[in-house]
Amino acid sequence: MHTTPVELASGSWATVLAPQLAQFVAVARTEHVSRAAALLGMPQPTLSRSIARLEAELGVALLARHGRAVSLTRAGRELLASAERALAEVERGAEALRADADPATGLVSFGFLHTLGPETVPGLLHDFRAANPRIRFQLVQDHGAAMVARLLAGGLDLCLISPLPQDPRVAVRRLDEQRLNLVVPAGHRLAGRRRVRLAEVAKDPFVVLETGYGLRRITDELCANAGFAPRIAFEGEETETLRGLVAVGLGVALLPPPVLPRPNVVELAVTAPRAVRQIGLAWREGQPDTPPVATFKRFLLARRGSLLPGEPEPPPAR
Amino acid sequence: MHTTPVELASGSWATVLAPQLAQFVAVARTEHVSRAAALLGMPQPTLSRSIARLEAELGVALLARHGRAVSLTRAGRELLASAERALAEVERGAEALRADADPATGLVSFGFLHTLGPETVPGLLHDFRAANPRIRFQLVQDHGAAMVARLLAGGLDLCLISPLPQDPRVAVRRLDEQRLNLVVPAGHRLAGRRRVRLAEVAKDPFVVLETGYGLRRITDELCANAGFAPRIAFEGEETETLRGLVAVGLGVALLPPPVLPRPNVVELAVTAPRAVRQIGLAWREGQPDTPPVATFKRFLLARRGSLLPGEPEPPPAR
DNA sequence: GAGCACTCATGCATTAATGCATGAATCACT
DNA sequence: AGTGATTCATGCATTAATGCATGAGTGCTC
Repeated sequence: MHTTPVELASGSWATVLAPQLAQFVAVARTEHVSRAAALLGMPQPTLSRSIARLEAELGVALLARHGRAVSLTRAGRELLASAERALAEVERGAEALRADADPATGLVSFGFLHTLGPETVPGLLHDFRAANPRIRFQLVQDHGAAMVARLLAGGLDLCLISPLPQDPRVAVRRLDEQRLNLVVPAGHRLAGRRRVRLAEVAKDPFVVLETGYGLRRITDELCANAGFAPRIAFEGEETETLRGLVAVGLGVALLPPPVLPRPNVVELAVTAPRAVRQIGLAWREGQPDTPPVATFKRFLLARRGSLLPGEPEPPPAR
Repeated sequence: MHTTPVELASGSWATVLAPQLAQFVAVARTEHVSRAAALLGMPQPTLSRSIARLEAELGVALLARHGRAVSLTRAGRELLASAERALAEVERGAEALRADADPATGLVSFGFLHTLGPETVPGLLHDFRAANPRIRFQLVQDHGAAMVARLLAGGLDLCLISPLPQDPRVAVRRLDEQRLNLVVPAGHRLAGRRRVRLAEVAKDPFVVLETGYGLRRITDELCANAGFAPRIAFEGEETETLRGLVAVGLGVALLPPPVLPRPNVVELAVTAPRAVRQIGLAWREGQPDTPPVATFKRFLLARRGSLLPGEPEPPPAR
């Protein structure tokens, strides 16, 4: 195994995460206390006693003193190898931290729903990068429940989610709302209309996402508001797949606007009940933001109401 | 890469070699400051502030506080992986140290000359193990100069060596002296004698070890004392090889007694000059001994004068 | 071989970290 | 909802580590 030589300059991360190790390695490498002390940017007597303390606590002599020189014991030599590897590992980890937290080039772990993937998020990122070209992103797509889990597990900094989760451990800010269309096949009896009430398809078969998806919950709730329980013909995992099912006449669906107009289906506005889903920005409550995360969060919050492309916000509700 | 879970009990080595790392890992694993403090055997407030200090010095939040609970930041989670590996490495190294320094089962790195390998050292070790059956040995055979180098480099705890090195960095105690025989072929003109003076073979060709070997230096010096410079016929690297060369009539040699009597050669005692080589125990000056090394050193020093098998010590010279 | 240069260790005043008791805040339970 | 139990953080006295000045010992040079 090859270990890269760890820099032991006084500013090094290892000196704060594992000062004893760094001190020992510095002395062991140079076999010279004063020089090691200079390298570490600390007084020689302090280092001398620090090493002596280490030896006393370990109960093993690491350095052999010969007059004004020191050399490594066999024990010290063996420990040096392990200490070098450990230090390299610490340095690697700390460097990754530092890099991820850098305001200009750091990393943002950003999650969002599949339905926001093709258009909304790319647009957002494009605009954001104009001002912050070197911030890196780790993009995660998942459904709502999994997103919340990742947020809580600590793997995700921010996410766009719908509906807004109620978990007290998750902080949410509503950013925008997205119209949901009733999607019917081209030959459907309502295909000529522009606007419909949801109750008009109470008897139609529905194609929906599987239970657990936010959109499924919203669909169920809207139908309940309209006074019926939807008859489920098919359950799927992707909205574009659902549109395909609608296109071949297998049912109707409540879906966010399509990325591109699709043949063989008609998108109808729903007048009653008000068919929208809330898009929120969520993060772990109490999670302190690294600079790049804070920057991106500010950017997103500033786009409240104009998050989604080409869909003017209705007068501020509630 | 698989890292074994590191024990973080208060007695663990990592807590003295890298306390900050151990503390962070304990908190990160449990996501619970009090429990981690209990594990580490330290008061909770101390740990709390220790972690806070770490975060302040790193400039990155590692823990997210939610009321009375804490959880890992993404940064903390990333650091944890590295810290775990580093800690495992430290623990491995420290454990090796501890094992090597254990008085009962520790390791002694012991070097000796090739010529002492077949008989002397095995006998010594046999006797030593009667009292210390579990002390482990790392045996190194080399010639004198290389032995001293290893001693100084720190890879060797003790060694039996001849002649006694003069280096001030090496401590030596004379343990015994070994008679050197003049070895001649069976048909040699002196083969019938029991004792000879070295000068009697002043004109014979010699087979000797290569320059750098202690025995070679001794041979050269003894010949010089006897008033001649040996005519070198062959140089070799092993004494038994030299005996073979003598057996086939290629010269004579000054060698320590053979392991087993060998056909076709005759071993003659040398009366003048006194043909012996000093066998000494040497170690790095100032090198502190681990318990097992100290035990073995005491054992060897106690055998001063009776180190070599079957060769009664002459009246204490010098 | 005496003096000088150099290196590691130690005495002492200062500073920072520790440990105990307690505060602040949250969660669970009645 | 009030109450009690937890849990993390903070105030304060104590202890230990730090840093400076200096001592002790060694190797090199003139």
